[in-house]
Amino acid sequence: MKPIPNEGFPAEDHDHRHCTDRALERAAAICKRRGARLTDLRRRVLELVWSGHKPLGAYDILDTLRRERRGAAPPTVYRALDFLAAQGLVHRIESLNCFVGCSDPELPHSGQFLICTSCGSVAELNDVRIDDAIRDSAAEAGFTVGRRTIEVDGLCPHCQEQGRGPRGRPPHNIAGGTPPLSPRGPRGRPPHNIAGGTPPLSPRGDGDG
Amino acid sequence: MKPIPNEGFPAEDHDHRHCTDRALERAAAICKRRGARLTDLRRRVLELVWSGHKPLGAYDILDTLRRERRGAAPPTVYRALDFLAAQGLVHRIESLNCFVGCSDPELPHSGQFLICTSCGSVAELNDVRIDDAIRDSAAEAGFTVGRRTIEVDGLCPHCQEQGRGPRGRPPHNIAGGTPPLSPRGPRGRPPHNIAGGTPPLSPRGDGDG
DNA sequence: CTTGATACGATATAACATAACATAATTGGA
DNA sequence: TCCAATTATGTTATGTTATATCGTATCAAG
Ligand SMILES: [Zn+2]
Ligand SMILES: [Zn+2]
Ligand SMILES: [Zn+2]
Ligand SMILES: [Zn+2]
Repeated sequence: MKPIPNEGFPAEDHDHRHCTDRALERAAAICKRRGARLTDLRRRVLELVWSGHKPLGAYDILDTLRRERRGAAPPTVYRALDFLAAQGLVHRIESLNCFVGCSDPELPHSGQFLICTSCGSVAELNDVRIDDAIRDSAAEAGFTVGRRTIEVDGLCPHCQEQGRGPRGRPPHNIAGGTPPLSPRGPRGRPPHNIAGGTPPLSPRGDGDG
Repeated sequence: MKPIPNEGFPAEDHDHRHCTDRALERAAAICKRRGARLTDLRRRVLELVWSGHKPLGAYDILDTLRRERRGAAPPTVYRALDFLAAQGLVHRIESLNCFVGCSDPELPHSGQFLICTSCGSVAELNDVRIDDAIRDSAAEAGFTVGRRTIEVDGLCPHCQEQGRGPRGRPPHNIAGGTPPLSPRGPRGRPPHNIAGGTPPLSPRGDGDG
């Protein structure tokens, strides 16, 4: 029972109140230190974002908020999320149009996310090796790197154990053509080539799906 | 004057008709080989997506299409884009809600994109080192990788030369807190730590902004 | 020419996000 | 304490992106 899943997926039976409580405490400390105003509304929105490890849409938050405050409207939520994101307390998941709590808000960073397509839970990585690979590759194209959007779909450990497959499509599932990454291919393949020449809808990589 | 910018940003004065022509030829060949029907509509949408190296929104495409066909409507465009993406001929850029032509449609792959925040142009990387880093990092969390969304904001070589800064915000620019990647930090930093403890809105990395 | 499958037309609505301006709460100083 | 500036929130309206549904047309095969 890991209380604070800073990296990786939390155990299914973990005590999630610890996650929420700690997130709120850290947020309060961070805002106080910076002179930023963590108002009741913003605090409540952060708490809702932290109601699980699955990302929440702005309108999901709004639905709850409407039951608690008269006059809650889309700007209410978006402004709060704006503040929280500016403080590094939440991240937006672009591929889902959703928001998750940041697992390490003390450090400024773009997020790197693992998104389980079976249970919907999300883990944050922030692995410097990924940033390094991106920076190096971008540098070869003469590109100076700013914000990174790194969102990886797949299966979390729990869902793999239970042999669960993907449940429901991601939004705007325009695109069938992406093969999964194989566990480890032989080094020295030509750059750019990821898998064989199989047609897009086949789930086959070069050894594992 | 590189005719086919398979990787990196094309020269500003390149003959873009070559890009478009080649994309359409390859698309025709691919679809023919697969028995997929590249209809006039789909071909035209692909051509519009390839009207530049900047991503195009579905409703941008629709605007043009409406002038050419009676009865064009959102589903017209989305269905065509759906088909093109399933065939690997276009990619969706999640962080922009836009679409770009794929620079290498013969190979199934998730895209990796460099997005210039100054001129708006996009280059596709597909660097196996990035996929490797992601797979390795994900494996440590017990995660099996499927589709990757890799979108990197920054400045392309042309805009760096001209000292242009970012022009306009990306959509839903919720988030101020992402520091740029420095050109190369010392190896051996603790995992997860990307930059110092500076507050989110500061543009400072550890050596370069 | 029929049949089954695929593609497209047409209408409606869902889902996500922001603009603009009014009012309220907070803060810091007179 | 009171005022003025600033920041936060309320309120209404609208913009933008994406999908559902159902009918019609086109196509390929037998
Ligand atoms: Zn938890
Ligand atoms: Zn984070
Ligand atoms: Zn071109
Ligand atoms: Zn591509």
